[in-house]
Amino acid sequence: MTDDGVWKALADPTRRLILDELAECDGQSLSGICARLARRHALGHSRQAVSQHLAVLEAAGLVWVRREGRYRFHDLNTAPLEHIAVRWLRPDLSGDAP
Amino acid sequence: MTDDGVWKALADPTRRLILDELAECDGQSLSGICARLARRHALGHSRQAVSQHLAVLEAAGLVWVRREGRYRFHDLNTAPLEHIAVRWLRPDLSGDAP
DNA sequence: TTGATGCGCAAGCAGCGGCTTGCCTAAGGT
DNA sequence: ACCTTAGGCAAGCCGCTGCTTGCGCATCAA
Repeated sequence: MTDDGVWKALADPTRRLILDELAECDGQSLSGICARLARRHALGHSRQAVSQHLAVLEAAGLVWVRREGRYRFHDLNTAPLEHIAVRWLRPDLSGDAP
Repeated sequence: MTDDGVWKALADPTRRLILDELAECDGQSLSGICARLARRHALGHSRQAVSQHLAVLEAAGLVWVRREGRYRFHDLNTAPLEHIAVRWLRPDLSGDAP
């Protein structure tokens, strides 16, 4: 929604790693992401930590969630990423100034 | 030089506002930025707060500093912004393919 | 010189953010 | 029925961070 949530979500390196994993293999479950982070990045975070990270990413609109049975699959949404960095790349952009 | 500093610098809304001001009017001094933030965005931050924000932006490579006399002019550098968000925009061709 | 301006340094405080722990429910397999 | 797996909720701890305050130094004008 607002850019603030996107920037905050991207501020954490663990969340950026989660986006990396989803970019490489989309539609993973929570425990699947936990396993990948532990195996490929030596991340000793608990399941709750990853779940909270995913909640932040979801609130920012960077991750979409769909439930199937007892699973919770996460899909990457790169739409918010395409307009946030362009904010300063142009000379003058609409935003706050009337 | 690592992306981590750039993401951390961009996580704060005040620092993003500073980048906005520099994008609109480059090469401002510290007190000039303070005045603009106070007048245009109703930011009651002290000079030290803005100075520390500028230090973070400088450490991230987003702002270049040049001293002239007792002034300290700040120039925006958008180079780090052009490659950080593209990290997840490419579907699959990242990897190690030559 | 004196005074004012522009800025740096360092300690200190309050709030937030990331992570854990513990207990809980739901779904699926045997 | 039982047990395991997948995930949710809430409280709590601790480190980081943003901001302030106070003092000190350098530069420019009178």
